[in-house]
Amino acid sequence: MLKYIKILNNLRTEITQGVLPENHQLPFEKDLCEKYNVSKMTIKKALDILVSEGLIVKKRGCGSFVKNLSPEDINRLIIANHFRGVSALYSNCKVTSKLLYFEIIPTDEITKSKLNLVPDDFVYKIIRIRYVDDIPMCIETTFMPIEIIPGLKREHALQSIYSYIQENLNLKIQSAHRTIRVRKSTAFEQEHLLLNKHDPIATVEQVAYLDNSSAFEYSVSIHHYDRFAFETVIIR
Amino acid sequence: MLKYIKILNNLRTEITQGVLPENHQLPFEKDLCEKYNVSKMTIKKALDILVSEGLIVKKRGCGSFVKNLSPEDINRLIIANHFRGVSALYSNCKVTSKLLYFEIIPTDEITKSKLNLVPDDFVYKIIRIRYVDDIPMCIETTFMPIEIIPGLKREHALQSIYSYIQENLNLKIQSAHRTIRVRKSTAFEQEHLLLNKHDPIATVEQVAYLDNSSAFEYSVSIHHYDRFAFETVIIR
DNA sequence: AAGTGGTCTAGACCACATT
DNA sequence: ATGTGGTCTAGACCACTTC
Repeated sequence: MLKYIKILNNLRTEITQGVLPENHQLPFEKDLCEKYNVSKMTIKKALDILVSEGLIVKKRGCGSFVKNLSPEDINRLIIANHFRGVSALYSNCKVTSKLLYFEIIPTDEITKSKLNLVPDDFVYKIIRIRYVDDIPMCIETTFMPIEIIPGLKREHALQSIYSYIQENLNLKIQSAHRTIRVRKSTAFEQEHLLLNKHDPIATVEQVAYLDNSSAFEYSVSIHHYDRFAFETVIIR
Repeated sequence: MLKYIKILNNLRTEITQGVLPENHQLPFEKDLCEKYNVSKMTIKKALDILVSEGLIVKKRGCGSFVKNLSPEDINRLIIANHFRGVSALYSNCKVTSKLLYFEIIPTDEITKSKLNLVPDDFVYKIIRIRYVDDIPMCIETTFMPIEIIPGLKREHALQSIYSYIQENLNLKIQSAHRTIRVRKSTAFEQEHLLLNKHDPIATVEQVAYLDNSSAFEYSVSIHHYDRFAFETVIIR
């Protein structure tokens, strides 16, 4: 276990469990160095991650302080700071999928540009409705190049595609770019997400990357408006 | 100018201007150390920021690579990586405001908990419609504690409150927590944002912090659905 | 085996805030 | 004047990838 990860986890636990209460000043970096018997840069790295997670603020000349946040705020922040598929995100709940479509097709213009493909490249096109505890959460349309993700079958789409990528193919997911938008629902969406006519939806367009910089997924998720909230922390 | 900022800006310019084209491998950190005559940690800091901005990927044992992104993608990422008020975000456009409400009121329950106030604390309540090039973009309802932001006047609300905070009060804005949601529009919102009946809206709830860890702003923005998109990069 | 980026150190010096 | 966190260094050692 890396030192800065261990220190980070320790401090995060102290914050979430209230050992370091709201507005409480953290020990000075110098003192944390002594406590953990590490150098200043290692402490700084751990604290900087807590800053990026939105849990603390640092102020030169004064010290570091825990932000005033409710337990719910803290919980939402910790979820927001992790990139996971639906299955992992709701790991405490029953996640199921209805597979509406699973085909291998030639890439179209949009997918080609999002995934940096050439004409005649083939992609999986998968449409799934994702349920959490039997409640429909979203309709996911996913495109993946068959060259990067070989051997994908219907059974994986019914479970977790991300598990297949990470555990069977042993690939590493690095990052994702997301764009969130809003619009009116279509009749198709109303039917599958149990929406009323005129209800709105949120769309999340995502391009996800492996650690070798190749884009392996372009997806669009249509979310039920009442079951969607997106959290983020922005640092200046 | 800090060394890592200078190197960061240099490399970002090379990426956006295509000097380092798509899929191109960046020089090795060792070589960048020589080129800029700095130590390894300084180069690493600059590159790590580019990773967090979503522009490059690093792979141990191989090197660092520019992501395959269109110029539009890159532009959106750079905007997404900055926290700014509406005025600064659309600095190339004409930003105006219609002031619907400007009062000092006792804090209510929600505002009190978001801003960590005590009962009987007073806050500004400001409701504005923000126009970009005369098109209504959003309705902003803003609460700020009078103790932290003294002397705010109607004239500031008609211009940029963030400018007043930074330039007149000389306070430093550190971060913001945002929650994005979706719902149907109300008659009030339809009127002011030029929406049709049944049109949806996006809400952005924000708590913003100064660098001394105090929450100075709680705001809710109601965005026209067609003129709203939110970009983000998520790193594993 | 060689080379990459990742972690960690011990210490110098700086910018900022409080006293 | 003192003490905080921020930057930067030169170098050691490690984990991973490629050859």
